[in-house]
Parts: sequence; C-alpha cells; structure tokens
Amino acid sequence: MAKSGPRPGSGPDGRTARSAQSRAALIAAAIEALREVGFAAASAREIAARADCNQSLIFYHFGSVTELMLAALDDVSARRMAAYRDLLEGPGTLAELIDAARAIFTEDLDAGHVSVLAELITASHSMPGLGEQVAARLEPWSELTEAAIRRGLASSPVESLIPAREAAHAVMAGILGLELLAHTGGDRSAALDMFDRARQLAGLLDLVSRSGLASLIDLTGLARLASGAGKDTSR
Amino acid sequence: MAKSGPRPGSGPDGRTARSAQSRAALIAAAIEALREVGFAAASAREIAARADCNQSLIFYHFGSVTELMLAALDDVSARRMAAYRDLLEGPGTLAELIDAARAIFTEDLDAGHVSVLAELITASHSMPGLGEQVAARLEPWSELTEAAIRRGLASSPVESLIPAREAAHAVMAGILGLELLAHTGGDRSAALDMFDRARQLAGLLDLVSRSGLASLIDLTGLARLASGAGKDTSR
DNA sequence: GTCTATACTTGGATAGAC
DNA sequence: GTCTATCCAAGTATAGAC
Repeated sequence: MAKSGPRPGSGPDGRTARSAQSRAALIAAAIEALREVGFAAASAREIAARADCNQSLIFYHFGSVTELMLAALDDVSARRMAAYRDLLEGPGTLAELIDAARAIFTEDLDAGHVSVLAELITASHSMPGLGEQVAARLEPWSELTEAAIRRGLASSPVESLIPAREAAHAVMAGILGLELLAHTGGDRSAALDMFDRARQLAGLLDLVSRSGLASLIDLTGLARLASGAGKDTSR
Repeated sequence: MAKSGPRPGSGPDGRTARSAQSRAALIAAAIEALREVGFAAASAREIAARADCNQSLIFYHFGSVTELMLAALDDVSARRMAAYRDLLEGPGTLAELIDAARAIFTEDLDAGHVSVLAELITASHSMPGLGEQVAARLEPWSELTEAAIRRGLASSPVESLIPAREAAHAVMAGILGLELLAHTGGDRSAALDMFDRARQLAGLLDLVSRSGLASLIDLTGLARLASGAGKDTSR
C-alpha cells in the first residue's frame, strides 16, 4: 500500500512540474487505451505511444502497467464521483433523479468511463490480486448508488418493497452489462431506452403517491399475498 | 465462413474417433480455461495442458486460438439453448417462468457458462473482427429472451407498457453485469436475489390480472399521463 | 526524471518427422 | 492426426547513460 508516486530521492521540488505532467499524460493515455483497444491490447508500449512519452516512464512512475491502470481507474472514478454526487444534492422527485442520471450516464457512455471499470473487472479474472483492488474501488460507488435509490424512493409507495442494497447491486450490474452489450452492437440507444422506461415508471409512481391513491392500497400486504399466490402453479 | 473442422486430406473415416476426441477435449478445456483464468490467460499452451494434448493440435483443428474459443462458445450456447427452450414449452404464468429461469440460471452461474460469453465480449474490444462473430452468436439468445418476455407478459396488465425487444436487451445486460460483479465480490447471492424480487413482482401481477382489477384501470393511459406529469419539475 | 538499449519471458503459429 | 522442435513477434521490466 506504499504511495505509488515518484520514488524518494527526487528533489523535493524544482523540476517536479515535468514529472507531474508525465504522470497525468500517462493516466490519460491509459484511460484512452483501455477505452479504445481494451485491456488486452493496452500494453506499456501502446499507452506510452498515446502519451507521447517513453515506455520506461510507466515503470518509473507507477511500478507496473497494472498499477497505472488502477491509477487511471482512481482518476476517472474521482472525477465522475463528483458529477454524480451533485445529483444527490437538493430535493427532487424520482423522475427528476432519473432524468439527471440519464444525462450524466450518456456522458459516461460516450467518454468510455464505464468501459475502464468493465475492462479492469474482467481483467481481474486473469491477474491475481487485481480483483481485490477493483472491488475496493467499487465500494464507494455501491454506497452512492444505494443512497441515491434510498433517496429517490423515500416516501414512495414501493419503498418497503425494494431493498436499497440489492437494488443498487442490480443497477450497477445493469450499467456494466449495458456497457458490455454496447460494444457488440454499437447499440447505445438501447441502453438509454432503459432510462426512459424507468423514467416513465417513476413518473407513474410520483403520480400515484401524490394523488393519495397509494394510501388506499396496502402494497406490502398485497405483495406478501402475491408471493404465496404465485406458488400455486396448478391453475 | 469455411468449415473450421479437420482439413481435407484426412481419411474419410477410420481413425476419426481419436480426432473427434481431441476436438471435444480442446473445446471442453477452452471453456474451463475461459471460466477459470479468463481470456487473457487462456493461451494455446494453457488450454492444451488442460486438454492433456498437444498445443499444435489447436491450430490443426481450429486454425487459431480465437476460433477455438468461438467453437467453445457455440458448444456451450447450443447446450444451454436446449435447456432454456424447454422453459418456453407448455403453459405457465410469469411467476412460474421466473422460477424455472432462476433454477437454470443458477446452473449457468455455477458452471460459468455466462462467463464464457462475457470474456469473449470484452475480448472483442481488443481483437479486431471478433465483435461481429460474438454478436452473431448472441442474436439467437436475443430472440429467445424476447420471446420469453412476450410470452410471460401475454395478457398481463403491463403488456402494453413494456416493449419486449428493449426489455430483452435489458435482461441480457443484467445477466452479463451480474456475472461481472460476481467475479469481484464472489457475491452470487445478490445475483439470485434479483430473481426473487422479479418473482415477487410477477406474483403480484398475476394476482392483479386474475382478480379482474386490471380492467378497472387504464394503465396505458395512466402511464402516458405520468410521463407528462413527471416533466413538471417545479412542484 | 527521462532516455536508449537490452535482458528475459511468453505466446501464436508453422515445419516436418512419425 | 499427432508429436517435437523451433521461429518470430510482442510484452514486461531493468540497467545505465544523460
């Protein structure tokens, strides 16, 4: 868990500007490579070429290609986290939340932010030890998503029906899966369609909860009943 | 598009049994390798070792490692397709459909069938031309899923609300995403929880449609109304 | 900190004996 | 069809000059 920056021995300052520049260029190049050619082809040489700097600098600054990629994940994660946190500030209905989420996620899809994560997750399969590192970096997103769901569902008629933790897991799985499928078909309209669908549903929920109609129905009790009734297969 | 089997020149029969045995062993080994160490580490040598046969046989029988992997995908796809098709035979409610789907999908998760697909999809990112091959093999699953959804939703109150094609895309994305996430956390109970949740919802829908309550409400009109109402952000 | 050069390893693929 | 031996390309990583 040692700091992976420049090794001690470099002057405390002076020509440190160039160093930071190289680091930043390498991180940007790593993100670009991960997005455009995938983990398997994102070699030290490939990344260095994109950063217009020497291959050996990767090992000097980050120790290994894998650690550079983790730094890249940290970078994009931090920047996107800021954007998503703004979503949770201030009041807003579920429908508004989904509208805003759709806009930001469109950016993510275009810029390939999710791609970086998806590539590293599948790469963990082959690289021993990488899995834990990626999982740790996934945790804040898990919490953010859960908070968003809990907030969006607050005082909604289905609040008690949907467990926020599991729903958050599902939402993240959905985003990752849509990213994967977008690669095969180039079909990113299908991904965004899900937001429209969710948005439609959310609008309906808002309407129901506002009209006071929700209080007429004991949804929780009904669901429990349905759960039993569904088991009755002969009919 | 040439048949990727043994090259012409081999005897029309005779000792062909051994050949078929090698082919099968290699395919099985490729599936195993893809599942256990991932695409990046599933090299010709790795696979051959698992199949207990010579490395060069891969190139003799399949031409390249990538084509062996596509053959592996075809193999697992064909075997699982048979299992899933049975799901669609005979009558059944949406809840029953989900119950059965959960059982089979549990098998898939344990046996790593989805993993093979997920690995190849991400690998397409790095291997030019692989994307189209994988997409073509994904198509039958797209159709199967769409048919299943259409069938499960038939005469349900939400039938007109959910477009089968887009929903199928979302379901497949969800399955792929859950597979990815299962790798990081080892957390496969979360994946199965989604089925339980869907099942609960389906039971509720069955109940509503049976009770005749559905006919009392114009869901389609309500949804259209909600879609407009959601846009009203100031309130 | 950055560069050149290079050691070392692994993997895809082929030739040719059997 | 299967094996051994081998070529060649590409990748990680390091040493050492500047």
